[in-house]
Amino acid sequence: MESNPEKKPLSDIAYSQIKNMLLEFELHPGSAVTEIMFMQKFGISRTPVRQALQRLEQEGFMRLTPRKGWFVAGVSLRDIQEIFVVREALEGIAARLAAELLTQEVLGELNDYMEKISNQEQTKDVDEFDPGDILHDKIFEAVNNQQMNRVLRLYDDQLRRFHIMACKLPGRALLSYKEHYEILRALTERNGENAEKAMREHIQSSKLSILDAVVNESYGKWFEC
Amino acid sequence: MESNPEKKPLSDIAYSQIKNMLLEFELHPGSAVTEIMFMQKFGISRTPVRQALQRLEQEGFMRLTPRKGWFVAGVSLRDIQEIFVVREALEGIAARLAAELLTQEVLGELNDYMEKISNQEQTKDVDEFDPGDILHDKIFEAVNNQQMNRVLRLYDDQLRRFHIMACKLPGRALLSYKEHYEILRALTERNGENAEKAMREHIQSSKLSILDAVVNESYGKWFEC
DNA sequence: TGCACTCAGATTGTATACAACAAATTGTAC
DNA sequence: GTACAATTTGTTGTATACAATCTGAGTGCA
Repeated sequence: MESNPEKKPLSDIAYSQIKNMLLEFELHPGSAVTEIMFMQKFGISRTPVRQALQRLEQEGFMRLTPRKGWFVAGVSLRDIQEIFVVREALEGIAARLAAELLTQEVLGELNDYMEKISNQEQTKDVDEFDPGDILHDKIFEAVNNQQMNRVLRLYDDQLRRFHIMACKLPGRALLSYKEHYEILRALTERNGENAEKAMREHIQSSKLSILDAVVNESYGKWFEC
Repeated sequence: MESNPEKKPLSDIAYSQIKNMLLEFELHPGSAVTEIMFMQKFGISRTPVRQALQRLEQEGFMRLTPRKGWFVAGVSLRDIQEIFVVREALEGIAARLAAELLTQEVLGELNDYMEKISNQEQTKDVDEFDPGDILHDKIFEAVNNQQMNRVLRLYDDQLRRFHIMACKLPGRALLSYKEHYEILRALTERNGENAEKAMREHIQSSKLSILDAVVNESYGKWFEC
């Protein structure tokens, strides 16, 4: 375990490290791990390791079967479907609210950004992040709802474990662009109803892409059930 | 600590007990507690007590300031507002989905139940639970989304800590009945759009009641900020 | 061979001792 | 009396020892 100048609790460090390992595919869903393993790897005792694992268990990343052991949790297709229902609901209402809350200035920025992306369309490579990320970010920033953000953040991490790259399917980038364009247009018109509708369609569309990726692109091996 | 025939982990028992104390107002928001206190009260060691408290901390019921101590978390007005935005989104979409998923049989039951309530209207006392609870339950049962239920369950517990009785404000019972009637009508007509709309209005209405109760009925003392 | 049983190893569950730190208290000088 | 430093007390943070339980291999017996 590297330096610890700010005296953060060891359990927090262990938590971050293990979560990183999860997000980086260093720990594969379904595989078994032991507390002793992390204890030795990090050079700390079992107590903070256990704390970290228990926290991750509550967040759905690990599973513990009593007196047997720890396992890296997978995500079932059902989980994905359920998560996307929640995302659709929350991001939809966020868009509706943002239509009233976004400042004219930010809307300007977003439109400029969108236009710039549009011009690059032909030449740009698709390896960058989904250009719509910034739109989502600005929406959540405007809505400023911590409870909502907490839920969505968790799901983002869960999904990121499996397919950051779902947006890289053929044709997905362009489609995604169009969807974001629709959202931004509704926002610019301050039309909350349409913003919510467009956002929901966008979420549903990305759900389809991800499910596609899951079943076709052999991500299947990481999934439960 | 009473009997433990099923060998449930002590930490689980501690968790349930402490959470009960929270929901029963035995532990007041803002007050300080110590691990030793629960350790002695339950006759167990610090380890499972700590686990329980850490779990409750993650769920937002307790707060820990490092090297200082544990405090019972309050809920700020902002928290309530935020929670209700999430509830509105989730329960709304649940209603929309339920319009397709509810069986004709359950819809029949609900309509019968609603009618029965309606006839009792004059004589019944309002001390029972919100009659709409069963409607919500049936909706969630039909939607059958564990992720969604997890989030809503948590918020229910959080809010229950403060005002089970918010629905008992003058006039609230009748209003609530009418709102539920609208929801059920839309569901019966299999009109998801209207069901979502009616549910949202219902949630907003109950939010207002609760905020009213909070600021007027001297619940204020338990709130932060 | 097949089956039940025992026992050793591994892993989590719990208890407890000690370390690190914060706050309160006390003692002292002025 | 007040200000300030030293000490004492109380609390959480971490380490570690032991208990409880599960797993699986090996053994004995039919």
